[in-house]
Amino acid sequence: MARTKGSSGEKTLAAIRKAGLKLIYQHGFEAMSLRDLAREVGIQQGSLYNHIETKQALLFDLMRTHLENLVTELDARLSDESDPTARLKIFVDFHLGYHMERKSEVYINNSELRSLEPQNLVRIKSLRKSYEARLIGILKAGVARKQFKCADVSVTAFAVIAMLTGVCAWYKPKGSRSQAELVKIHTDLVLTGIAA
Amino acid sequence: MARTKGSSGEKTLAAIRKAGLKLIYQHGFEAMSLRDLAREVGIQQGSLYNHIETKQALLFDLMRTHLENLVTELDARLSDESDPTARLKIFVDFHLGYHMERKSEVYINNSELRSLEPQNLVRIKSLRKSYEARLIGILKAGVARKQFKCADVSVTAFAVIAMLTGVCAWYKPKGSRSQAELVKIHTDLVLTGIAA
Amino acid sequence: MARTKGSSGEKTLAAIRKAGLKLIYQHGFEAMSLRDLAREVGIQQGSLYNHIETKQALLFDLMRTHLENLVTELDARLSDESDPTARLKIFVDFHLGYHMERKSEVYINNSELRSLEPQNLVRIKSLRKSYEARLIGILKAGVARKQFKCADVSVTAFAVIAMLTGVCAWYKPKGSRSQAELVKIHTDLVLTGIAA
Amino acid sequence: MARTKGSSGEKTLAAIRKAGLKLIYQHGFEAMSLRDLAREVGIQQGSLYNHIETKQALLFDLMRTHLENLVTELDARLSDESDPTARLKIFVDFHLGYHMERKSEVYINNSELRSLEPQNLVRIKSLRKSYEARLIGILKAGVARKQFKCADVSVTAFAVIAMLTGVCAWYKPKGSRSQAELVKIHTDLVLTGIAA
DNA sequence: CATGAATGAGCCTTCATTCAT
DNA sequence: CATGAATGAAGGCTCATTCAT
Repeated sequence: MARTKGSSGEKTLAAIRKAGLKLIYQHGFEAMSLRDLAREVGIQQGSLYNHIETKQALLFDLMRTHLENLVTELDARLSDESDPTARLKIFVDFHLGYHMERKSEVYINNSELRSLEPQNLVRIKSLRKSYEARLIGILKAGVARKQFKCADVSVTAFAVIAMLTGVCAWYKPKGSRSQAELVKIHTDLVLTGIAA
Repeated sequence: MARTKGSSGEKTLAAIRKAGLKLIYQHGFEAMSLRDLAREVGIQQGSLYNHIETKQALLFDLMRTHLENLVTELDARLSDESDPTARLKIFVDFHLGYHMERKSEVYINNSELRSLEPQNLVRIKSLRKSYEARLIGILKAGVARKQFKCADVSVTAFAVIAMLTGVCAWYKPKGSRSQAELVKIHTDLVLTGIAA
Repeated sequence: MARTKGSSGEKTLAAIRKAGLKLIYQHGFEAMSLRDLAREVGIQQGSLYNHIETKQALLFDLMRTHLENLVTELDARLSDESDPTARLKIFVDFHLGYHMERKSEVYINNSELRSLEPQNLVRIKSLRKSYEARLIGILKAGVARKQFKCADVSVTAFAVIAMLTGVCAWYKPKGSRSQAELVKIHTDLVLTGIAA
Repeated sequence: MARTKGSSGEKTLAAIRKAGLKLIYQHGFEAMSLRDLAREVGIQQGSLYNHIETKQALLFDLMRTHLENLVTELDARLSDESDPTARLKIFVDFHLGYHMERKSEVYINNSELRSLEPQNLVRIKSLRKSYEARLIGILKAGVARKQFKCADVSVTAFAVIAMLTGVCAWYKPKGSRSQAELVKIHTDLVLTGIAA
């Protein structure tokens, strides 16, 4: 009989991905050694290669998975709404919530682009673009319906994403501001900033 | 070999700092080797140590110098103005202009905090805080005079800085938007976002 | 490359220890490079670290092992005899014989104390002391039974050990004096020197 | 006018020799860096070369000077006495006293033979031999006059020197045994050991 | 004489990766 | 699948020595 689903191999891979996320977040990709990764997982260094192809492939996989999930989830949230202002609120709410709960993934996706090999970089940049395109689309629709006023929708979209993502750099679950408060503050900032 | 004709300590140190800035920006601190750095400067690897104490000390020095200059320059720009709205415009203008012309320094100061040794990290964080304090002060004064409306001046300050600094990640001197246009767009975004 | 055919951890470690003994004896610990050590063993420099923790740990291990064996062997030789004079003869015979056949170990244990890190030094000194304690015990017993006359048993013990160990500095298996002759000469010197 | 005797240059050289003695004693010749030496003397590294030729030349000079003084002083002490037993007492007394006050020199002369370049080693060994020859001569004369009984005068001479020199390894000026006591103990040990 | 900037070889150690077992 | 021993390149840093200033 063949290996069953959820076999030891799959569990090990999941453990490797989890440990990789943690260690890259803590030390950076270059500074994370596979020695450390193997120790964290509780296996020998050589055994890693039964589950990953190379260190670079692990990085790419972590980044790609995060971005794919991000786009998929966003689309699910937006699917029932067509009004630009409502869609923008959903975007801000979703972006903040999703990123605040995934600080490691976000950090890696923002800081380790430089560690990607050229062809992996191309693929990741394309995924990022498709996420940004959602926000640009929302802004364009809002401007068309005279709900928003934007000098340049692309520039504004980048500014908004930078601002929202910036929160993750300092947000702590047990800090003085709750996630809900932060969502409100930033939703206001964005909506006021581009109010028609 | 001894000192080569015309060599001089100060010139060499300046060359090391310049090359360090470039290489850390390109590859990251961990990934920059002193072999590469020496080659870029045109000296032997060991000769670096006539000018820097360690690789870590070089990183710290580059970050510290940038932050100190940043604060000094900002204070000079603000010194003649007391109106909060005018001061905020100066801040946005200065921050964008200064950062766009120093992409390497900015990138390093944002990405390589994790590469700092604990006691160096403390000192850099304190310098960053003193820069942020300028913006927080401006916002507070503006709120007091009912020029601005902010749910939380600290959170707003971080959001503004994140947004403005984000521009540096994609701005290119020869891109489709001039620096002046970007300053205008972002000044509007900020002022509208916190308009009373 | 992976493990080469027929390679085995234990064999490699033994080869490293043997080569280490030889090279430290020839050049001193500081002057022995791990490059040389690896070349002597026939592996890559980095492969050493599959078997030793650090260069320092290798030194400590070589010294500790020698001293532990020394004490164990001596105790075995002395175990059947209780008369002080007979025990002293056994000591001289054993010390000379054991040391003459292990010139490298002896040399290292005497010359490289200064290369030990503080906490390793403490442990080695304690092992040395436990060996010296055997001779001091013999002398004390002999003095108690009026077989020996010693102004100071500790000082005498150190003097005897220094004298005997000194032989190793010049003894050569094929020299003009056989090991047996040297044992006789020194046994006489010692016994006469402390005769009651 | 020319540089006067006791000029700054000579003082610096003396300081270098003194610091060299101290640092080689503390860390060993290989482990002593010229950086450390220069710092100890209070000059720059490069300036050392105005006073010494090379690191090796400094080592050789320190060893040679010590051995030459040793022989000269011993001869002075022995010059008025012709009786072998009295001469042997003088030897033991002188050897212990001179060595106890020059622990650094003694240590270096015994431990750093291996650091000498071949032709320097030859010269140092020859100086050592001429010192040992004094003791061998005394023993031979004593045997001829039936004052001593030695199976082998050379072996005995080495044993005696090893024993006496060994004291320096543990003697401390403020320890529990005074220098005078140690001289007495060892003189007795030697004289009894070879008593006719 | 002293300085300090340079050399080039060398140091111990860690790295990602491979593969016989 | 896991292990552990191996590879070869590279890492940051120190060394004794030289010589223009």
